[in-house]
Amino acid sequence: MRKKKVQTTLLTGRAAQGERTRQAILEVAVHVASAEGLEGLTIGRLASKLAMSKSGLFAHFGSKEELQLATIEAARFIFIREVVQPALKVEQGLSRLWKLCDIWLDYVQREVFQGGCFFAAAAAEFDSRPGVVRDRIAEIMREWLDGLERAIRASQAAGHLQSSIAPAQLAFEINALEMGANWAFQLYGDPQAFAKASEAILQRLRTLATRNAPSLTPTKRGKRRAVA
Amino acid sequence: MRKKKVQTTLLTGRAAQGERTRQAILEVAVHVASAEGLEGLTIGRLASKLAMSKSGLFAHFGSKEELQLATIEAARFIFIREVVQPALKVEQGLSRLWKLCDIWLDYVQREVFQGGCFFAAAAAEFDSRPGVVRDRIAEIMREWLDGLERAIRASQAAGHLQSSIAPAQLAFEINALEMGANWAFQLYGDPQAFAKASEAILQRLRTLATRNAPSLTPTKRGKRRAVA
DNA sequence: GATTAAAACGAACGTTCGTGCTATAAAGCC
DNA sequence: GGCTTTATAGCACGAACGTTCGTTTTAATC
Repeated sequence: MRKKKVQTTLLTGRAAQGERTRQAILEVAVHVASAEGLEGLTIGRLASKLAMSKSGLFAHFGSKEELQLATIEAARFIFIREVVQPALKVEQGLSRLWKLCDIWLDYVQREVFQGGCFFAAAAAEFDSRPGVVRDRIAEIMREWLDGLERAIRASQAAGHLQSSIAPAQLAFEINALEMGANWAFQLYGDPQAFAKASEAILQRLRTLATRNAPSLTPTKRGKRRAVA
Repeated sequence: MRKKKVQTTLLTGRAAQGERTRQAILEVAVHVASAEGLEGLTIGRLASKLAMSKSGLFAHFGSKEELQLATIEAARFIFIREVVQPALKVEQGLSRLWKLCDIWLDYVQREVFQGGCFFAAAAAEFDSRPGVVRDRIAEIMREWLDGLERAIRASQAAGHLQSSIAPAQLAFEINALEMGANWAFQLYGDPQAFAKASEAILQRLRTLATRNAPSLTPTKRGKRRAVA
């Protein structure tokens, strides 16, 4: 309840203590949630992991649902920083589309989140649990799919990709292959999953590419991970 | 604890009451678990849904973990009946491989389980939670992937599919596209997800097919579902 | 119909969950 | 330095969790 006021001291511009604590909480929350789920993210365990009291932590959010929503926003922020923004540095067209795919795989492999893709986990957890949390997750995943579609359309406009393929169809396929890699890596710890997804996506893009498309180069992938 | 005795009366051959109740419990459990997760499957709610006492239900399993394992086995049984066995009726080779894919999509669309593919949900939930439950889920999913690989190899042996494609690679791709359809359907209630996955898989199979491969025909898909 | 084993119940245990309420400590401002 | 706001802690709550136990009901066998 009760709206949060802006948490900065106007004169100094420094973030107030409360805001810093809040950020520290969310940084931990994001990792816990990606591994144990947004519901498994309990206030008590989160508090003890941060060496603070349940009620002290709770006061920052007012309800568990608000904590979940804040955690989702924090995860979205990280995702944009780690995946979307780097891809925007590449020139528009097929290169950028491929960069989006490649860096997404890297984002899972690098374990930006402890439990793999935060949103894949959250979507699976909440997909049959109506409410604002589910809605927000769906919205963010739609942002991502729309971004893929936009990159595909741009590639077609640039004459790199055949126009015969429907952008929504290709976006679906790319997303599915990526999530498949995430799934295989999480369940089996198989690092080859990334190579398989990479190969499949590249194969598909090359089939659809035109003569004047830029060449696409896969990243070397080799990092191991123990089967948990 | 303590091994379950065989639950049939020797003379009559009828199943004892206990076994029938157990089956009734698992039938409900399987649907609850696919929608709300194996952890969200609580003994109290399950009992009240079956109009019986917590302790009465609990006695059939001895622990929550045993209940989860039993639920997984029940789901596996249903999956085999609904997906694997029907596909085995089709002649070996590419037709059977495609049948496996097609009927899997149908299995999700028909909502054999309330929350979509039981094992996709279970894998996502337990992928970072070590233990026997996780191990069993991984085992069953490996069974499925191995089955796909076997069908692919058989298609190659029958001369329907090019040998240039690695079976594990193609199995990965098919599985990813299927799980992508499940994901999109669960999160957005989008029935087009099945058509997209179907198109993608067919496109891939046709590209890899040889001249003497049988022709593949997709199933009409149209069933609607409300966005939750 | 009596005997006996299986199955289900009801109540309670100890935990943990999310969420309040109240008091205290710290920080920011005049 | 005193005052006000903000941040955190402490404590308690009701509910739900998995689990145990002793009793009662139900059903199969003689």
